[in-house]
Amino acid sequence: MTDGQHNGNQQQSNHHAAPRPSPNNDVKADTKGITVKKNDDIAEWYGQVVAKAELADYSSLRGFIVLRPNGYLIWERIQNELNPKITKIGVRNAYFPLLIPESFFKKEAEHAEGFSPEVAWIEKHPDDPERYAIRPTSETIMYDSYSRWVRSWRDLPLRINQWCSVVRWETKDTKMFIRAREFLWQEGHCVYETERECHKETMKYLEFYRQVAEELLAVPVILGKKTDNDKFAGAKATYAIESLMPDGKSLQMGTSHDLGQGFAKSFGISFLGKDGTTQTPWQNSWGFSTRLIGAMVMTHSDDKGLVLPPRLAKNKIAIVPIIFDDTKAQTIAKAKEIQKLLKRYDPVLDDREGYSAGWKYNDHELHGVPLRIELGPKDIAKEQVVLVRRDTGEKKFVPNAQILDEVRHALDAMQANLFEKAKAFLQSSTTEASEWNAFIAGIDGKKLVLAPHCSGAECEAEIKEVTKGVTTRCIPFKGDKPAAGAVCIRCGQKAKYNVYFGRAY
RNA sequence: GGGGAUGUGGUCUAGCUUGGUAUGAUACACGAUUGGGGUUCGUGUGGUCGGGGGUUCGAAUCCUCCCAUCCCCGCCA
Repeated sequence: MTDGQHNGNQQQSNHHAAPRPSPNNDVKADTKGITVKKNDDIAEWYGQVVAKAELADYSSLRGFIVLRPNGYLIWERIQNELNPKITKIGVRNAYFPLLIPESFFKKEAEHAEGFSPEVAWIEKHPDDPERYAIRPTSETIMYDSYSRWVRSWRDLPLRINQWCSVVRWETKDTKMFIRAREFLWQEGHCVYETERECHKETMKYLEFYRQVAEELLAVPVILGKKTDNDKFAGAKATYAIESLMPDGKSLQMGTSHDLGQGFAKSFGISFLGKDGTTQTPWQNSWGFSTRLIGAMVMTHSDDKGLVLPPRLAKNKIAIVPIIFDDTKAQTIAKAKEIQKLLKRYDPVLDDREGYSAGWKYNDHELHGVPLRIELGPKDIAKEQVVLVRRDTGEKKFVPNAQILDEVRHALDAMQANLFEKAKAFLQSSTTEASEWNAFIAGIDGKKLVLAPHCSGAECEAEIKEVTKGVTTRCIPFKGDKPAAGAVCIRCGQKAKYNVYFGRAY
């Protein structure tokens, strides 16, 4: 922040300059509000929402972002949602080294190849035997330890998760929360005695992800399996939750990998079974990142700024007293009383001086506070407050006696409404196609298109090439079977499964 | 990696063609005013014009080298 002279201001200016339409657009260029509409320029809009809600900021370090307290708080709430779910089934949190010796990478060939373009290496110190990488993911460093920890069937299942950050250097196009060179995530890594148990839990973690996305973030997702092209480097199969952003691009929000026995073999993890024989265990790994926050912001927010699902908001209510000189003391006193009444919702009492009420409304809207309570002399006289919902803007006059009930109801309704609205969008933006023209029409209509595919990797790559970026997103769990006689939309060969296609972040 | 552009207070920006040490807005600080949807006014803080070199009496402006960043293509969860 202090050294913003060079890098900092350029990051910012470029951010604003990117979609610059004309030199003198007469928008209120640097007032605090959002100066573009979500529908007009979603990239610029998104950046402003994130920046002005003070969730995150660009740093002077290229490709790296800063999670500000407001944004980090959301991450903590996500942690608090997932941790109880996973600990309940036996996962324990731990922490492994940031650096990974080069030799570890090479142990699993596919894994090494898949990650090599984006690994950041530490310059080799003369005293060190080899170079070290900053982890892009921790399979290798963790499984090296696992190989020493797992001896007997009694040591299984081994379930460990870590909350940390990873670095992937390939990403040049930084978008706050969505893509950066370093991001916070969790990665769970489990080892099992049987393939069946391993697969079952792989799916269990994916289900946890769905719950976090839908129940906490109010972002509806599609569950599916990645195609072989797209699966995690070194995995047997990758399962994912995918959401659809308002601009029609899909976003991978979490993955759970069934690793099979590949890593176990590469890292020498084995155990003595009940029968006394040496056996190779089965593994999975699963992760989601702060990208979840980006998906949430993009899904719900509007032209006035951030919209937070109530469950995610710390301060669920902003109380704005309408102050006049002659009634000031009385109004503030009443506002404090209401603040106390609602303290379980952690309301903020906005008694800042020098700002008009309207200014404060905008400020809280920008920051995504779910509910606003306006309280002025007129309300006090009528023994009521004005309750305003952030998502709908609906104003309601609520008698004092009903405040608690109405607030509770409004918060629940808002959480549900955000999810339903997003779900309706997802459904209306999803379509099916059985042949190429319909497929292209769907894609051009910014939809997620479910279409039969041959499963060929070259064919898949060709589609990406021809359409300039349309990729397979996932094979859905429901509706993955093509109709009898269905053929691949691209090559015309017999279709193996139905797969979602779309553009992606 | 290939191509195109840009760099002026914290942020955005005028000035560059035709050289004379910088414009406006916003933000920030203080004071007043105002207060039911971004109140108004005043005062003030803040700039080695990305960096080095050159031309010139004089460079934000002209020349040159360097640096940084962004956009398009490529690559990428």
